[in-house]
Amino acid sequence: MKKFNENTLYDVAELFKNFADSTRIRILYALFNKELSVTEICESLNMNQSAISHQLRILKNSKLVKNRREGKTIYYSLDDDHVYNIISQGIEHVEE
Amino acid sequence: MKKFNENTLYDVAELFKNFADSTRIRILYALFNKELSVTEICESLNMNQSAISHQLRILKNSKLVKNRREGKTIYYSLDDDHVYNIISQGIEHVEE
DNA sequence: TATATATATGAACAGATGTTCATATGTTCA
DNA sequence: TGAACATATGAACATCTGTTCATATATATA
Repeated sequence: MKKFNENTLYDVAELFKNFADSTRIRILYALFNKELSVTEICESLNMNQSAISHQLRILKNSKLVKNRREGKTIYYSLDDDHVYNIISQGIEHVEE
Repeated sequence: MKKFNENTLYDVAELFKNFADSTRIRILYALFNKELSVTEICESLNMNQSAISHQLRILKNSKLVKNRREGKTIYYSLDDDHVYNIISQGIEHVEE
C-alpha cells in the first residue's frame, strides 16, 4: 500500500471528474465505436453545438479524446486505452 | 453495443460522481486495508468530523461503504467489490 | 471576395457541491 | 440521571460546473 505519490489520489479524483457528467459519459460512449464529427456527436446526443464543444474541450484537455481536421470537419476519437475500460467497469457496476 | 438500458449512462455518471471528489477518494482508499471508525478516518485525512460524516453519508447512500456500530463507535468499510477495482484502475491511469 | 458551413470561445446565469458551524442524537459509564 | 464521547444532521456560505447565447475563427466553394 501507499506505494505512490502524495498527490496521486487527488489526481485520481480529477480523472474521475471527467466521467462524472452524463454529457461527457455519453460523448465518450458514442466514441466507443468510431470517431465522430462534432455535428454527429450533437445529433447523437441531441444537444446543441456549443454545449458539446465545451465538453469536448474538457475531454481534450484531459487527454481522453483526440481530434483531427478534415476540411471543415473535426473528428474526435478516444485517446486513451483506459477510457474504454473505466467506462465499461462503470457500466458493469450499474448493470448488476 | 447499446445492449443496455437508456438510463444506464446517466447512472454511470452518477456512480463516477462518487469518485470525483478527493475527500471521498481518500476515504475509500483509506478503507482499502481495513475498516475504520469515523474518528480514525478524520485523523487519517486530517479533516474535521462533520465534513467526513457528510461525505460518508454520500458514500453510504451510494452503497459504496457500509457500517456497523460497536458501542459508541461506528466502523465503516467498503461495501462493493467494484470500488477497489475502479479506484485501482484510476490509480493505474494517473500513475502512468 | 463573399457566403455558407463547421467548430470554438467568452460571458452570464442557474443549479449543484463541499465545508464549516452549531447543534442534535445515540451510547457508555460513573 | 448526568457527563463524556462518538457520530449525524441542518443551515448557511462560497465555490465550482454545465448550459445558453452571442459571436469569433477556420475552411471550402461559388
